[in-house]
Amino acid sequence: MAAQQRQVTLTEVARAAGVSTATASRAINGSSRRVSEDIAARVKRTAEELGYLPNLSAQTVAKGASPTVAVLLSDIADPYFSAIASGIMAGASEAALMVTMAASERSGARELQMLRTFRSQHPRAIIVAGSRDEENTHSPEVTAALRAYAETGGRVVVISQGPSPFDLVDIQNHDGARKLAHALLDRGGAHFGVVSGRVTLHTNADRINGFRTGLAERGHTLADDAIVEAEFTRDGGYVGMQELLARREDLGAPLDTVFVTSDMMAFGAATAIRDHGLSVGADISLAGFDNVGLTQDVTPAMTSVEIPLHEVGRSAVRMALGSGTEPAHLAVQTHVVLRASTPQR
Amino acid sequence: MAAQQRQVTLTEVARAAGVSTATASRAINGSSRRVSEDIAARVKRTAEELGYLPNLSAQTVAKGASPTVAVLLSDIADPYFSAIASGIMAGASEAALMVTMAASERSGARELQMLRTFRSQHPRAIIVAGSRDEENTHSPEVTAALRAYAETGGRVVVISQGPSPFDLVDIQNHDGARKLAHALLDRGGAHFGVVSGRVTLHTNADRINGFRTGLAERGHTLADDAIVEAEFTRDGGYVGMQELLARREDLGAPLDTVFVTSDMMAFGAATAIRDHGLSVGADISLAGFDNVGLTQDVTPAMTSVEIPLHEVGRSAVRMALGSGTEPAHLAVQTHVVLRASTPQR
DNA sequence: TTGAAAGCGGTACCAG
DNA sequence: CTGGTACCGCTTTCAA
Repeated sequence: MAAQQRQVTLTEVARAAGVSTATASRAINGSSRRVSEDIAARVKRTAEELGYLPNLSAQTVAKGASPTVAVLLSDIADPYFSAIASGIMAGASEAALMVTMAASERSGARELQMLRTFRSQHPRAIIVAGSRDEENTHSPEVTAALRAYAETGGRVVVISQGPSPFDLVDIQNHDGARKLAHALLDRGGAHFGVVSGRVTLHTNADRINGFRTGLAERGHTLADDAIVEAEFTRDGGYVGMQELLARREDLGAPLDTVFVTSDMMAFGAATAIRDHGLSVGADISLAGFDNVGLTQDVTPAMTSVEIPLHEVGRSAVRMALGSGTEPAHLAVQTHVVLRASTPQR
Repeated sequence: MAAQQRQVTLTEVARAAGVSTATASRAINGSSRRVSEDIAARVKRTAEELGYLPNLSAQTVAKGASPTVAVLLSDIADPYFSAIASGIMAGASEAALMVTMAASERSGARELQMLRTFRSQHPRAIIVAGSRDEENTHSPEVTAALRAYAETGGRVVVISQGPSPFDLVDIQNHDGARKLAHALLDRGGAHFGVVSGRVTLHTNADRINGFRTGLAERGHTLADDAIVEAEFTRDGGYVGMQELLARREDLGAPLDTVFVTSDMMAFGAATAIRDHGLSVGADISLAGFDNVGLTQDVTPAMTSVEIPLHEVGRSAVRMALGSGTEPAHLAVQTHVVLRASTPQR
């Protein structure tokens, strides 16, 4: 094994090029570039030859901030978050920023812990995308940590959180669900049901309310007992749909169209419908939300509401870099994608 | 907006607690903990009161290495990678490490660029998970960069790359495909086809060869013209399957079972089969690889080969922390999961 | 334009 | 066990 070689430092480059470290610094990472062409060239060349690589930590400690954006989300394995993460990484790459990422796994304690670690890093911005799954807008502790960070000059961008004291990328869940209701009515839906993740989550509440609003605008109503709450997971969707079907049968109430508040849940729900001996589409129209990639590959293809998740991520980074003194606010529009799971009836 | 407050520093804590920075450092981030109970407690308390947060960059520059693992993958939006990433983040969290992540988007130039950035960070380890999609094991430049990093004391862990001069988490693609062939033969498959991503990719080559080996072990063969190459994406699967179906029909050759070398492609392939007027399962048995979560939610549920991706990620981190001087090597077993897309025939 | 030198926030060796 | 201090690698006044 090769001897533990040390990294080449700026000082070494400077000496090799016969200039001061100050000049070398200006030549290589030049801010107020005031170095003569030839010297700059020479320094860069020697840096290249020696294989010099700037020490980011040293730069950070000297400058006070790291060329980094920190991302907190609840679960990167969830396609919803991985799509956002993908956009964030793209945006960061465009802005020559690094990305530090951590998953809270839906644990508040962990979330707080990661936030502390993030703060220790002095990133340019902290992007929080995990809150769709959290009970509260933010726990007071989290808000406090975020605020403390903001007060030391950091930028906080929150994705999908309704009103926020921080920069906000606001996904139009309410409006999307509202438009979905209209579309489903247009397709002949008459007896609606909803399977939702916990309604204490803003996202779910917004989607349900939007859906209800959309129905109401056309003179339809959504019975309270036609809304089933379950876990915000694929399995939750399965269980929730079972429950909904059972309830409707017990009441002898008709049911032809079900809105499930997320695609992941909807996939589970579709399976539940089949296991119940019914057909998705023919018997029960089924629509999800998020328009995850596979909505078009399941059978029947699933109607959903598209959120431009990748763009959401990129926008978040751009906001993080914005210079506005006021917290910015960006409304991200959603739109309905009709597919075979909600045929004309 | 609150005035730009500065972060509390160790020096301030030390002064407030009436001790030297040396002692404060030992008390708070104690390495060779040799501080009296009471003083340590006092220091910690004042740190708490002042809201002190260590400056990670300063620690890094002083110590020479950052408590970080850097992850390079090709596309976090791909469930394959996001599952690995999830495991990595879990492993990192367990080891109190941060995670820096970047996506190469399958661009060699970008990959090299991100590697440079990673090296600038002095992370404890670099984990490369993107290579399944790269043409070569590694481009010489990438290997050189990795080697240079390793020579400065860094640890490199490669996921799924066949022989490697670095630590390796070796996913048993060949063996998995081989076992899949056996399973499909047991289900009565007789006329096989394969839709694959580019065979210049190790992963695809291994899977095809494994499949062929499995068939051969039972006296079956796989015709060369029964293998179609396409893009390693969902759409590639669609196109590839179209091509395969067309070819077989042109030749008047029978086809009852198709192995697609990834689930993503298989989802596209399933749609192609349907668009061709055939039924997945009844007419054509279809199997994928990776056992992505949704394999069980599509209809019919898709037979696949499971890779314990989350564990792969965690293992990668553990290897990264390993102290062995020799490059370590971990074989990760895969196993067949039979579902409705490959019924008994 | 270039160089000297004072930090940036911590760590760790060396005395005491 | 504690404090003094050199130093980690780089940036940035301040002079020259």
